[in-house]
Amino acid sequence: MARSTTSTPAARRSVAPGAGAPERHRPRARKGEGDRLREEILDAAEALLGQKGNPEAVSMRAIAKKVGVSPPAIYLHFADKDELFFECCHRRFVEMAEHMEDAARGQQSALAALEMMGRAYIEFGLERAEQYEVMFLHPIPESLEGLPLEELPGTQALVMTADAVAAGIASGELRDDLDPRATAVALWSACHGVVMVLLSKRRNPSFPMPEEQAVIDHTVAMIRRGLEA
Amino acid sequence: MARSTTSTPAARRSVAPGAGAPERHRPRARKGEGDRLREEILDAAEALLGQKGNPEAVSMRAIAKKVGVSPPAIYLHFADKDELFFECCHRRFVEMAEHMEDAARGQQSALAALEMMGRAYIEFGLERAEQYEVMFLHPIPESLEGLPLEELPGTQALVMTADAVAAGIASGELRDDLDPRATAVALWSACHGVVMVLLSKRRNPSFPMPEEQAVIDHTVAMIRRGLEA
DNA sequence: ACCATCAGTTAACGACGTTCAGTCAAAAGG
DNA sequence: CCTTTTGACTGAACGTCGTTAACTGATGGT
Repeated sequence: MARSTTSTPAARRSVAPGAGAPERHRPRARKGEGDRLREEILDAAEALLGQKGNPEAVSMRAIAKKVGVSPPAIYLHFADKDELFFECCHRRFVEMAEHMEDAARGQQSALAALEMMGRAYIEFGLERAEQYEVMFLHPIPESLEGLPLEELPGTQALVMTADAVAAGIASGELRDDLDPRATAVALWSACHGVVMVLLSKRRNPSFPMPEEQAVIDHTVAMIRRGLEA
Repeated sequence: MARSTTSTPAARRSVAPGAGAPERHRPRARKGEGDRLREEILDAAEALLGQKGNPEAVSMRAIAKKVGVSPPAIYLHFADKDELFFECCHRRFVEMAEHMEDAARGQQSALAALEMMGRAYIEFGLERAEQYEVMFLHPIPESLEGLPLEELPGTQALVMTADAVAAGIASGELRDDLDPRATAVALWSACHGVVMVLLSKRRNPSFPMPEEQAVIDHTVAMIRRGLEA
């Protein structure tokens, strides 16, 4: 019983719970421009993720409704929900590596550069909390198994850190008994821990904890002293 | 979302429909012993969580089937799924604080005690990975809002750490410009980061990374040097 | 023998991710 | 201009999920 064939005016559905801005009757894309919908889906997913906080609270149906399209249309552009949200978050997350590079640029010592990189990492993670959690808490989706790992911002950050550590060791600024790769992972995990702990405090405000900035500063200072020669 | 939360084909392939060991005809409990089912539900949830890896992949129906009871029976003992899994994980997790205390006991220096506590924390988190993630990655369920935070193992570990730091400062073993509370959170978040990073490596094995033990050792050594006077 | 209560059950609701078989207009071919 | 192809999308449905409402039948006190 297709309601579209009837002459009744488009049924104005009251905004159901969950999704906002129905954006009814999106004009169908021209023949070559199928990829326009893809971007619109990513935008809608991002907006809803920002509202709800985590992907499990955002349904494919809500995304479809926000775009003004039927749910199956999404599957013309993404293999499944995991892939959609991975791509959605990856898109905003690629800036992280360059954000770190910007922070490190112009520092005259390797230690200072590492500190700025760490601070930039933490700042970015807290700012893009939803994307951060999708990128680091979920396994990378099976449908993207062939994807090149070295393009992921996480890998880039790790490589940048390892390089900076190696440079610091070479210049005598850092202790020479450090293994650059293991040290880079140790530094990364310390920053990751700060981001996660502060996010969990935000999620769970009754947990008693010092100010965010105090935690960050203490971590940075502690690590700095732990590295220098 | 995370692993096999949805009804994707591969997830259900293993056993016929649902979970294993239907446990046919569970005898109905006598009049006073209603709480026996409660324990059986927790046991079943724990076992299935161990198999599947995360709560979203374990359905209430599967738990009920494993116990040999109908799904709604669970709601006579738990408000909802979140509460069930929180309690399920909390049950195994309360040992953490005493595990840390055991590790610290007998150490003659505050620094050594802190190191052993950190190592014990990381070891415990890696061993009880599923419980760890439920305790620290999910908000505490609304139905348990009145619960005393100071009984949570996370809080206990934090307090223990802060005490050890304060003791170390008092004895002159640690730098005296440290704030015990902020330092304790910094230490906690460093350990948390190591656990999370290593777990994410397990979940995503293609990510290139040094040996687990090397990461742990580098982190511990770095922090140790960062703290001492 | 009665009957309240405990310890469950059956059936159903609405939402979810996803699939399959169409539909319908724009482009290509004649 | 008319047909055919095809790319972009829709409608209906499947099976699963967490959860609720309404009911049932054994247990134990009186």
